[in-house]
Amino acid sequence: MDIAARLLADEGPQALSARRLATEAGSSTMAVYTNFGGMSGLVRAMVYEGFARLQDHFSKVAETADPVCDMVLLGRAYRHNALTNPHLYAVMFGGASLAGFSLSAEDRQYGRYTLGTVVACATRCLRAGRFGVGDAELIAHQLWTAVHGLVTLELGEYLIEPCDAGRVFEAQLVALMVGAGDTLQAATRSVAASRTRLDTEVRA
Amino acid sequence: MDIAARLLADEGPQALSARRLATEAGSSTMAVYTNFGGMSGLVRAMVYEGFARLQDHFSKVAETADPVCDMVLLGRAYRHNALTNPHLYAVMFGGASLAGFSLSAEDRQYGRYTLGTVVACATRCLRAGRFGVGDAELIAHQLWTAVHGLVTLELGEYLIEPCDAGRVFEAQLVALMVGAGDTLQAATRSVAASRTRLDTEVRA
DNA sequence: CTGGTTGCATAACGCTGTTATGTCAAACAT
DNA sequence: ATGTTTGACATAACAGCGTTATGCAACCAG
Repeated sequence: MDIAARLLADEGPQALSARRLATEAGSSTMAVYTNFGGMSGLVRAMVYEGFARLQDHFSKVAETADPVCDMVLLGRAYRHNALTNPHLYAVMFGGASLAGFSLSAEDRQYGRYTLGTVVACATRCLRAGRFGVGDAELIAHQLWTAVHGLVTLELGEYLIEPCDAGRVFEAQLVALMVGAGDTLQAATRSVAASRTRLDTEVRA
Repeated sequence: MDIAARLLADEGPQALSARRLATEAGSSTMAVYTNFGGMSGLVRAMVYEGFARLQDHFSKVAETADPVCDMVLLGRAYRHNALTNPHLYAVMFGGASLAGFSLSAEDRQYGRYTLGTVVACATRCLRAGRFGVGDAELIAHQLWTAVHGLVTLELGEYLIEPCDAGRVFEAQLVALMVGAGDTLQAATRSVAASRTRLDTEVRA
């Protein structure tokens, strides 16, 4: 698993082959089959590892008196996790289809479990009156899809000057909070406040 | 090209192999190299075809007196195009990495060219006073990344009940317009009005 | 000590993209 | 009209991929 993670992180998805893994581990390709039941099983294990790392990032975000600031920080943590493990993120969401392998329905369900943190935060935003009336789970999905899209295009190097990923991301954070019901002033303040928290809380 | 497009659409990315293509075309694999310089060239040609189809969808959206309604319709057209050509869309944005092939920087630039339609519409929304002060190109990028993320997760079957893709999409359209500066009432009206236009203008 | 089970090395099969070689036909020049 | 040259394509091979059948060797139970 460690070797597979290192190969994926250092050299990308195409380096994650049974033969390469066997050579690197000093064994034969059969080890992959006895331990993971094939490459699909190994990739599945990697994906689970990826969601665990995402959950780790989320768990670093504290609950403060400003739930919108917390929510924005969750978004920043999401992007930070993706940029820290770009190849792993690509595998998690099909950005790299390794040998036609695709996740099962329950694997996808497992991934969506990490959304629970976002749903909880959305609930707090609603209760604080910062978001307009709405479904916390629906709002969480809207934020997720939006940030996921930005991160995906950023990793694919589609976002370049003058609309680089960082600029679009900052503007999007404000727009998403306003779209959820917050005022422009309050959202701008919370987004700004979350900027420093990324270093102190998440990156720490 | 026609055979490649049909193979990709009917059987997905893994069916798009040089040998399969040669068998289907009644020739040898060398034809791929003389005509496209390899599989990379063929995939590149497919991607260009994909962006052309996206542009076709965009061109069907008329400019009306309600620019926000037009903008929402562009979003619907974008999603409609992706759902009509799911495998092609996956290849366009790296959702299916065929043999480690990746687009060049200028290929990505070509893809971004289709954003011009969205930028123009954003400019009209700004001039009409429906969007708050802002950069039309930046707004276009925000809308693009958001809709792209939703479509990507929808094609990956990550969006299931009760937050299915359709429901998240409708809510997101309103939120994005509000996030860009429109009022909730006006945005809701324009989103509702665009719903019927999808059938009459885009699907036609 | 013996019998069974488990883990992995070896080798092979079918698949992939790619390429060197050869052949043949079309196009061009004289 | 004829000789030449260029180009496209078929054939076959190479390296790599995931996967699997076979066999050996180590461990564990009785």
